[in-house]
Amino acid sequence: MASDSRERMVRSAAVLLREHGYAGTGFRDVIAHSEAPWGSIYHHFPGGKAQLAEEAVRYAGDFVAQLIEHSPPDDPVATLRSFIAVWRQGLEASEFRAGCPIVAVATEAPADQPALGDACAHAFASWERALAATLRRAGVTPARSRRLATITVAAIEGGIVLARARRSTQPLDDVGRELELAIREALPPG
Amino acid sequence: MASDSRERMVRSAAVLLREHGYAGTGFRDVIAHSEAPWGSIYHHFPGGKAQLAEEAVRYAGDFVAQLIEHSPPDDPVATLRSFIAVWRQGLEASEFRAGCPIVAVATEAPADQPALGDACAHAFASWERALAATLRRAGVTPARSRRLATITVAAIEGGIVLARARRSTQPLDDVGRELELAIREALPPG
DNA sequence: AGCCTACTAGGATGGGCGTCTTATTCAAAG
DNA sequence: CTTTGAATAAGACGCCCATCCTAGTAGGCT
Repeated sequence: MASDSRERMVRSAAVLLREHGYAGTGFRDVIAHSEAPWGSIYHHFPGGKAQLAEEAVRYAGDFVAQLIEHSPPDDPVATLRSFIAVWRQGLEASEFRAGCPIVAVATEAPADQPALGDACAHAFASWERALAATLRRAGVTPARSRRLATITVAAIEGGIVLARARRSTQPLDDVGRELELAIREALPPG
Repeated sequence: MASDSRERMVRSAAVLLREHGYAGTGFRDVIAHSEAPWGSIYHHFPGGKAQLAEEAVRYAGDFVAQLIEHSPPDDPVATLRSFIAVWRQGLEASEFRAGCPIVAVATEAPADQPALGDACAHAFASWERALAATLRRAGVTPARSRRLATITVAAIEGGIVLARARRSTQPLDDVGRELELAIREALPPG
């Protein structure tokens, strides 16, 4: 039977990446936070730190993708709101120290670790696909749905960065309001 | 007379922050890139690495703010386009390795260096102010101008992150297209 | 000329990091 | 009971980093 220490390490890595970034998250921190054993690091993650980060990115990416997919399937505005809400809660709960782990890895990933960047691209793409599907189901054309999904992800991720710097949710709230407007404009009348 | 090595260090730091982030940019890299003398580091920057990064953030922030302010004063769409163009050029010239130095610092800044976060917040705010002023001059209400300026900065910064991960300018292009639509919608008729 | 401040030199230092190694536990399969 | 291999233990190793240090140089001011 597989022990759960491996999964705890991945989860802890995701949590710590949010606050301290890729370079700022050491194995020692992950071990301390997950209460996992030192000796198992290279047993579970022979690829070292990059592999752990890659799995943390996948873990966080899937978590948010499922959040989007489990929203009301035909209400893009409600989906947007729950998408934003999860980030705002994370910001407030951490006093604006926790951002998005995927952004952290995407901006810090060493050039000699292309798999890390690919994992980030995949996570972002899965969110965009899920958001675009909701928009299409609500009657928005496919091309427009894709673009609206992209700006939604981009603006929210950027809004999180702004919110952390300003120590306020206002940028994220403003982003949400404008995104809502744009989505409503794109929906078919009625 | 002040040597120019100090300014070269700041400029090099800004360049290197774009590619390697805060933790990934060491003094050795800055010295090598700027061809500045080792011995002057703590003469010019007694606050150490954090001070150098802070000044690099200010330098980059002012650079972009002036770019915005020197755009056609009454054409928000043209301003948006030149704002995006500068980032897209940086992405393509670096083969998608260079992002925004301020985002790098904002996401990686250690919690015990609040001045770093403040410098980032100030830079973002200066861009938002300049963008909002252009929108107001074009007839958009003040409140809406402020929100549009915020989502513009947020979506472009997020679009840069997405573009780096995907190694394509498409996310940034899509963001620009949707922002342009939103701005046109907000402009008074005529 | 003499001085004084700004600047440069370049290595020492101490700490933190990712990584690797060897030895040990322990539960199940043969 | 024996064997096997996954999981854990604990630390050593070498690297790179920011920081600091004592000297030394250069150039404008009086």
